Amino acid sequence: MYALIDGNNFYVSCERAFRPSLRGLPVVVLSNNDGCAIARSDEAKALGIKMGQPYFEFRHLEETAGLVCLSANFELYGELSDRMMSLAAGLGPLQEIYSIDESFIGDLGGIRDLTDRARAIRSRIYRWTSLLTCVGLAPTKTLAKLCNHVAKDAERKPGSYPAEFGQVCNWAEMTDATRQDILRRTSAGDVWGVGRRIAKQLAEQGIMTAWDLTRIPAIQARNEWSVVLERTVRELQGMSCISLEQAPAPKKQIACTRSFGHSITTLPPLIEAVSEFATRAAEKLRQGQQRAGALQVFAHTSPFRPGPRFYKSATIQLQPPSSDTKVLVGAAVAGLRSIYEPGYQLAKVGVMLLDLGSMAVEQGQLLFDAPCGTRDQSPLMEVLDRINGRWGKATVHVGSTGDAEKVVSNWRMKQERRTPRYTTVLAEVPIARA
DNA sequence: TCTGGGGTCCTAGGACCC
DNA sequence: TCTGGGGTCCTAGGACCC
Repeated sequence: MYALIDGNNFYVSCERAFRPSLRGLPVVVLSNNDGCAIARSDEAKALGIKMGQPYFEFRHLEETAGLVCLSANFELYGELSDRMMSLAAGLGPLQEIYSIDESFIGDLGGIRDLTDRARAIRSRIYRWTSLLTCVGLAPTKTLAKLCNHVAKDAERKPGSYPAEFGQVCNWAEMTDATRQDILRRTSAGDVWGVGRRIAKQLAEQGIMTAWDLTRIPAIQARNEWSVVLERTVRELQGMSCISLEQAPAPKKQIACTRSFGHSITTLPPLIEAVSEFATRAAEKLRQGQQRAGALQVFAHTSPFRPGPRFYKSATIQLQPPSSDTKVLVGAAVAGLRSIYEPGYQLAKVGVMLLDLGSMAVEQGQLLFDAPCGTRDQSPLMEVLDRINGRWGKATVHVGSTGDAEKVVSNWRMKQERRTPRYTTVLAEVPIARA
């Protein structure tokens, strides 16, 4: 048996935990640059605001409907998530943290009064964090997700599902007739693993509900769609195909990307952005004790606006693999210079680290294989991580251009935006090396 | 005027090899 | 000029998730 414990309208709930006056009001949390909605309270959903909808399309509701729009505060959400996860872990022996607001609990087979326990955990989470959650219990992860969906809708959309399944929904306690009823009430597109495209293709063949989906032979699901859909079908039929992942798998890639508030046409601000992203990606890399074998940098124009399109990327091999901020920033800037062309209204740039390998293995190899002088300067990076961990992001950072004047002007631009306690240029990056 | 960010997995097709 | 079959590896793109 699996449980899926999931926070309701998570980011909004986090904001409300610290500002109880927001309860009962329509609230939306906005993405970076206040671009679009990434979380909505039930009241905001009732106003018709869609997930991912651009802010400018519903901003008028602030005046006409008392809508409250907040800029995202991911640090706050991360901390509340940690607390919620450690409380959720009390439900059973194994936990997989699936996303910032969801965790699967596994190996629940031997636990008596599971539904009652789930209710108790729910109320404990609420008492200690002010976060509302719903729990789905079932023999497969896909069914646990489905039961979680039922638990949410039964409560907030009266009539959608039987009210008894509100908040906590346990598949094991249902009769076959009830299970069939639940599956028939659930549209195929609401099943975990079925997105918009596949849902449309299924509908063209008359497969509209989760129940219809369970009726497809698994082989047909594989032949006409993919092994992914086959797995989903089997899981809906009660056969567990997706196992619990307790230890997070080592990352395969790390990305840092951002849209600009206003489009950019010149090189210097792009260099600054890309340097910042490479720096942050490098920090994530070192946190996971990894090195990157390649770095990709991209820049593109907005897909929503007319005008000439630009969508280019460059991949730079890192030989030897590295987790050194100076090396990664150098590679990112060199890559950016190689693709940059003036005359485009660029909306977004990003840095991705690829071919990640574990530090331990790499170091083992390096000890024997690497010529002298090719090892990371990890002591320097360690100091940098510690200082920034203690005093805040980018207290000390790497200068990103070879031109000292530009370093100074970048520094001045930063000064205007915020006041760092110390800013130290650790090194100028020799671009040629990257 | 204004449209998120960060991931994973699968598949098809091309290049290359024997 | 004509011409096989099978395998691997890599990459780009599509689809999905939150």
